[in-house]
Amino acid sequence: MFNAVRLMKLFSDTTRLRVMMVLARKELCVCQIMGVLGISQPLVSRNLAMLNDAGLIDERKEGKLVFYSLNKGLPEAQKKTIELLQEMTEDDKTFSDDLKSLRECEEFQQKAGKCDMNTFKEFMSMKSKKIPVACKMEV
Amino acid sequence: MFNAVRLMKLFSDTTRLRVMMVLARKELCVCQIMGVLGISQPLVSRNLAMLNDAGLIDERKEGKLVFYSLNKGLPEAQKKTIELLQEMTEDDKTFSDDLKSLRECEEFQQKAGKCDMNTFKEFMSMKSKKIPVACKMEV
DNA sequence: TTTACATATAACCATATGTTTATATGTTTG
DNA sequence: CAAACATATAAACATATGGTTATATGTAAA
Repeated sequence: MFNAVRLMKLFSDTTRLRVMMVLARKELCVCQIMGVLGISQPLVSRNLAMLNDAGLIDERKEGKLVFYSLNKGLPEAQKKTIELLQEMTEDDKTFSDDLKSLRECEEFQQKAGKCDMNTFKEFMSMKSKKIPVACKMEV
Repeated sequence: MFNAVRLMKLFSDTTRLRVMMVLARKELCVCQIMGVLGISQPLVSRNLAMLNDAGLIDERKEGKLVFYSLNKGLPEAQKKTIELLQEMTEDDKTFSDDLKSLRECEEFQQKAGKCDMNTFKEFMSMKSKKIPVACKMEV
C-alpha cells in the first residue's frame, strides 16, 4: 500500500492514535500503556504490533517487560505529521486526559516501587473510583 | 469524533486522498475528477461529499457543473498536513500519474472545447487504449 | 414543459476493521 | 523444571467502509 495512505490508516483509529501520542512523550512498556489508557492488554499489544510493523515505534526488551518508544529516525515527513497530530490532539479531552494520566501513572508507579500488571490494574481501579457520582452518570 | 482522528480517517482511503491531492492543485468539477482519476461518477460524488462535510473543500456551482476546490481557510495544522501528504505522495506512482493525467486532461478539454461527461469519458477510453499490450498484462 | 444532462443519493454487497475472550509464547524465579 | 507472570497471537463477532448499480434531484436547452 502507498506509504501515505498506510500512515493515515494507522492514525485513523482513536485507540491507536492514543498509543502513539503517549509514546511520543515517553518510552513505555505494555502494562504502563494499559494503565495510562485504561484499555485491555491484548488491545494494547495488537495496536503496538501494527505500529511496530510500520516501523513507527521501537521495541526494547528488559526481562519480562517490553518497552516501546517512538522511532526517532523516521523520515522528516512522518516526524512532522506526528508533531502536527500532537498539536491537533492537545485540545481534545481524551488525548489531554491521557497525558494527565501518564503523569499520575508515573507517580503511582514510583510510590508502588514496581512495574507490573497488578500495579497498573490497581492504578486503573483507583482512577475509576475517583470519578464523582455526578460525573459517572454521564459515562 | 475527535478532529484529528476524523481527518486521518478521511485521508486513509486511496481514492479519497487522490481526489484531495488533485484538488490541492486545481479547482475541478465532478466530471473532470472522474476523467483524471478514471473512476465512476458516484464514487467521485460520494467522496467529495465526505470531504465537503468535513469542510476540507469548497463547492461552487456553475450551470449544471459543480466545481470543487481545496478550502483555503483551513486551520494551520490541517493545511500543513495536506502539504505533508503532497510530499509523501509525490513519489508514489498512482499519485504522480494522477498529476500527469491532470495536465493531459486539461489539454484534452481545451482541444475538445467543452467540459462535460462525454468529453471526459472519451479521455478515459483514449488513455486506456494508449496502454501498450505488454503493460496491459500487468493490469 | 419535455428532454437531455450533471450531480447526488440510496440500496446493496463484499470486505476490512476494532474489540473481546481464550490461548500461546517466552521469560523469570522458586 | 514448574509456577508465575508479561506479552503476543488466534478465533470469533459485530460494525464500518468502499465500490457498484440503480434511481433521484436539479439545471439547461429545445
